[in-house]
Parts: sequence; structure tokens; C-alpha cells
Amino acid sequence: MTVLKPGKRKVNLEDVARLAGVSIVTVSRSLSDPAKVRPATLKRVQDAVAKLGYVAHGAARALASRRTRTIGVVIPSLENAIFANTVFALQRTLDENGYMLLVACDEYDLKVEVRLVHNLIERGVDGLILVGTLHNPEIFAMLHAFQVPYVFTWAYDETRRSPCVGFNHRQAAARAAQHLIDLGHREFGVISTITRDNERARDRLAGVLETLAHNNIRPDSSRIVEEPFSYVRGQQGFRQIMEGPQRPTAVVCLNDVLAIGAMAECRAMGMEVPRDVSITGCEDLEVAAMMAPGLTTVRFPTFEMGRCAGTYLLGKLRGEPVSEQQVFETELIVRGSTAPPRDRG
Amino acid sequence: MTVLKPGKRKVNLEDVARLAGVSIVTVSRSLSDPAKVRPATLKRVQDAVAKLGYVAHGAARALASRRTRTIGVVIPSLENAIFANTVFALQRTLDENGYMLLVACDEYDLKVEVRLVHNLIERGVDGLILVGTLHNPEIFAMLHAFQVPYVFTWAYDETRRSPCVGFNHRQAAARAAQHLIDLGHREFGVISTITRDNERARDRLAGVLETLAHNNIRPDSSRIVEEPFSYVRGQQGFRQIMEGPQRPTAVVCLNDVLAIGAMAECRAMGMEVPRDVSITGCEDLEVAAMMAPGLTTVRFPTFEMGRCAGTYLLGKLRGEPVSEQQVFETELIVRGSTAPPRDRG
DNA sequence: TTGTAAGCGTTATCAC
DNA sequence: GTGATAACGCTTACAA
Repeated sequence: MTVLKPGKRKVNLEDVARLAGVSIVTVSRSLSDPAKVRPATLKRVQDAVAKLGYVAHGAARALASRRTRTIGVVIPSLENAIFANTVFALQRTLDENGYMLLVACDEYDLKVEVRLVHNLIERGVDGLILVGTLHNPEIFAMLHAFQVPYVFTWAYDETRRSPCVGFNHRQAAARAAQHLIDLGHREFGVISTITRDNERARDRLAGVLETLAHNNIRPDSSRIVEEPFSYVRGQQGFRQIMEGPQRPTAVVCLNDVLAIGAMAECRAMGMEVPRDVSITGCEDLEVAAMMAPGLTTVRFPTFEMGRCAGTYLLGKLRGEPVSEQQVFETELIVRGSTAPPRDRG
Repeated sequence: MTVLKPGKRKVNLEDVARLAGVSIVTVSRSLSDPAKVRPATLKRVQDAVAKLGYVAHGAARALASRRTRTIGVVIPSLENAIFANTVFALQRTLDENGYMLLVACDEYDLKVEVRLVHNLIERGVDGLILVGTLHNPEIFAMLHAFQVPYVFTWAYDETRRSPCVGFNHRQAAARAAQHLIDLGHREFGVISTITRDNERARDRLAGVLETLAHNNIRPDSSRIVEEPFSYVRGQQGFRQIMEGPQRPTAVVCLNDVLAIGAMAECRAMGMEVPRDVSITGCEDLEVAAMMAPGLTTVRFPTFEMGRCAGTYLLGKLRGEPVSEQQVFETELIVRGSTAPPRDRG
């Protein structure tokens, strides 16, 4: 049971240099800053590189240059399409600039996140992308100690303490609620994600409840449920709310997966959206638009945000001036929301 | 515009060694192989590490040890949930074993994949995970030259030339088609993904057409459409097929996104699944089950496959004997498929 | 434009 | 069980 371990690199700068008839340094320069070498020399080097199939040794390069050309990102989960999308946008942006992306998932556990950030710093990431502003102090300590530039995504920090890019979840959710109120709804149900350790969920819930309270609507606590992120839990939450003494005319779901689950259950219970009940879901999974006619949603431009996060770090690493905060506008997408039924509203 | 570049690591092995009153080597050992150091010494070292907030320098470690504890994966896209899922499973498996994951997307471009694999090897990945068996020869050359262990996912290689783990797409698609034939359908439509550079799409399409041919069913080419991966294209494909001279009674969609689009269009056209037409989609997005009653699907256990790919590489790196090929069984999930209408079947 | 020399921080090898 | 020493492959002053 011998551990498979590669020997030393078969072809290194020295080999290329020898074949090209130049010194090691010239080869190094030809690769990192071709403009600084005479065209004829450059050609010889490039030919040698091609002939030998030389590939730079990243570790050695990183050790000498103190840069890995690698960025790290920690997200809660890749099962959630909005984070997969964020990573996708990020990867593309970084790739366009010669950077690669280390991806880690903390599965919504702030303690795990500490370990992941540690591992990422150990790998020498040039920059770090995290989700939200809620993090273990140890993380801030490491980030500071190792001078790793970072940016929070899916975050909106009014205090401007950290660089972040994201959305105003509170406002987005408030708008959704206001839309329903404007339609005449007074009886609300709310299906939220688990708010513990999740500021996005907290902000959204606060946005809805505040708006309702502003209009003197205070839904009974039995009508406000917190469910884990899954279609099935969306179904359960909807059923639970609808089995209460009086059915609400509108249900706000704090993400689209819960919303889709709620819609499925709604249909299973013989009701229709939005005729019998108005359902609103935050986020806008493409599939929601496709399969859920009548569902009002709030779209978050996640891809643009991902790009922005990548651009921020790249600019920072280049020493360029970059804006430390960016908020993307969300969009309320209405697909036939109606007023509550006359006999109940 | 000075480029932001960190100076040398503020705290290194030497600092830890000094504080602990031991040599550098002992510290190194305490970190990599604690069992080989006396408990009392170990404790002193660990205390020093904690006090100084020491984090190992991965590049230096990699240069000396020839291992980065990093694995690379190239997938077509993260927009496709099945690949996001694969990556998720992979990441979790690797994390459990102290490895991290570099993720890159080639967006279904085999030429881009070459560049990404190059970059990954440059970063010194200890192993590589690719999707499918169809790759540019340059990739195989590099893999071989640098002795990088690799495994193909979403792949089924009957010739057993490369380590791979995946599904028998041909068989899975054939089963779906056979199921419909058994129900009495004779008039078929097929909505496929673009088969160019995509062997999974090719295999699935072949599986369907072969099975139909076996039963003397040869759908007109106007009923076989190839559409890019998106809900909207699924809609378009369905409409195109249904606008032909004679409507088929069954439509097989070669992935679930196209299937969901097809269902939406079906509904928009005033038809019902499966009463008016039977739609079958390969893959089984959770949302399909939720929003598409009547849709028959084929489930591919993607998470299990992802874990398997990670386990394979880890075993290989440890020099353990590992099985070079693994095929996961797919599952036909029937949700109310019916026979074709009497007056048409 | 090109080359020389000095690290970068760690692990492997071999002594003790 | 612990320590001295030599790599590991590259970049960055600085010199020519």
C-alpha cells in the first residue's frame, strides 16, 4: 500500500532554458512579462516550452511571488440554485482574468465556515468571498492577520464596515408585502426559512412583518412558520397555515423553493393561485416562472452580483480604486396577482 | 496604483519553533504526524501555534512535499443543477478528508476545457475530475505527462480504458422509451439537448431511437428536435413537434429542464399530461416531481456518484486498491403515465 | 535586453 | 524522539 506520490517535475524552467539557450530568468520573464524580452528570444523560449510541454509549477511560483492566482469562496450550499449561480458568475469572471476558484460549502454552519476559511488561507488564496456579513470573529481575525482582501456577497451592510455586494432583502420583502396590501389583502401567512444564523432570512422576515405592522396587520404567530430550505417543507408550511382557524388570503414565502412547495400544496388542496390565495415568493428561480402561473416573485440579479464580487477582488489585487459597496436593485415580478375574494377580504 | 501584494508570512515555522523551544522540524512533524512526537513536546508546539495564530504556508508545503491536498474538477456549467449537485457531493467528500476543490466550468467547450485542465495542473492539483469521456487528446497527454490521477464522471466507458463513474444513459433512455411503448404508444416526439460534443445527450438519444426502431417505430425527423439547455427551448421544441401534421401521443425529453419547459407549453396549449400526451423526462429535478404531476422521469443518483468520484481519487492517492469503474443504476419514476387515447393510438 | 544571486517556508533524509 | 541540512522550482532585486 504505497502512497502514490509524484517525483520531481520532469521538466522545469532549467530544462526550457537549456533548450532555448538562455538563462532561467529569461524563461521566467518570457512567461510572466513577454514584453520585456526580445521577440527573437521570446520565440525560442516559447518553442522550447511547447516542445517540452512545460507547465509552470504553481507552488514554486507562489512561494517566490507570494501570489497563487487563486480566489476562495465559501457558500452555504450548492444545492441552492442562487448560490450555484453566484459561484458560476464568479468562476467565469475570475477565469477571464487568469484566476481560479476554490469552492467550499459550510452548509449553513458558522463553525464549519471558520475551518474552511482557515483551509483556504492555508492554500494561500489571494482573496476571499463569503456570503453575508454574519461571521465568526475568528474569521475576521484571520482575514486581518493574513491581509487577505475579501468581499461579502448577498450582503447589505448599512454601516459600511466591510466591503460588500448584495441586495436590500428587507426592502425587497417589504415591497412584496406592500404589493399585496395594495391589492387589498389583510389576512397574511408567512413561510420563512430558518432565521437562525441567516441574516438574509431575518432581513426578509423583518421586511414583511414591519410592512404589515405599518398597516396595522399583525398576523397570529400560528401563521408565521419557519421551515428548512426544501420543497417539501414549503408544502408542510402552507398546509399548516391553511389548517388554522381562518385561512389567509395571501401567503408570502421568503424564498422560491418554499414558494414552489407552497404552490404545489395549494394545488393539492384544491385551491388555485391567485384566485383563492395569492402567493408571493422571494427570489426568482426560472422554473417558478415556468411552472407557477400566478406566482408573484422578487427577482434578485444574482449573476450580476457574482460578477461584481469577482471584479471587486480583482481590482483590489491590482491596486485599483474600487467601490467598497454595491447594492443591486431587486425587481418585483407580478404574474396576475389579484385582490382577495370579496366575501373574505 | 501600486499592486497590493502581501509581504512575507508574519509567522512561520521558525517563530513557532522558537516559542515552543524546539526545532523547526519538530514543529513540522507535530503538525503533519503528531503521533511521532512526544506528548509533552506536542503540547508545547500546539500552544505556540495557537498563541501565534500560525497557519501553514500551503505553497511552501506543496513545493517540499509535492502535494497540494487540492483536487480539481471541470464541469460544463453550474447552471445545470445536476452538475452543481455533483460538485456539492464532491466538495463534501473531499472536505471530510482534508482536501479542497478547485472548480472550473468549460461551458460545453472542449477547447476551453484544455485551458482549464492546464491551469489546474499548473495549480498542482493532486487529482482531477472531468465530466464524460470525450476530451481533447491534449488533456490525456497532460494527465499522463504529469501523472495526475483522474476520473471521469457522468461517464460509462464500456471499453474500460479510463477510470470512470456514471450511468448507462443509453439504457436509461431506452427504458423510458420502452415504458411508453409498453403503454401502447406508437407516435413519438423526442426533444434532445444539442448532441454535438455531448456524449450523454448522444447516448440518450441513441437509446430512445434504438428502442423505437426495435419496435418498428421510426419517428419522422420533424418530430426529433435538438434544443439548447433551457426551459424556453423545451417549450419551443414541444410546440414545434405539436405543430406538425400529426401530433404524437408521447414525447420523450432528454433532460428534465427541457421536460419542464415542454410541460409548461403543453399546459399553455390547453393539453394535459398525461391525459392528452405522455411526457417523459430524463433526470429528476426535485421540482419536476413537485410541479409536474403526471410527468414520468428517470432519476440519476448524482450525489452518490459525486461521492464515489471523490472516494476513488482519495483512495488512489493513498495507494489503496480501488475499483476503476462504477455504474450507478438509474430509476424510472412513474407518476400516472397512461396509454394513448383510443381514438388516436 | 539578459544574467547572477538570494531567498520564499516547508518537508525528506539522514544522523544522533 | 529530535535536530541539522539539503532540496523543492520559481521570482525578484540588482548587476552587467
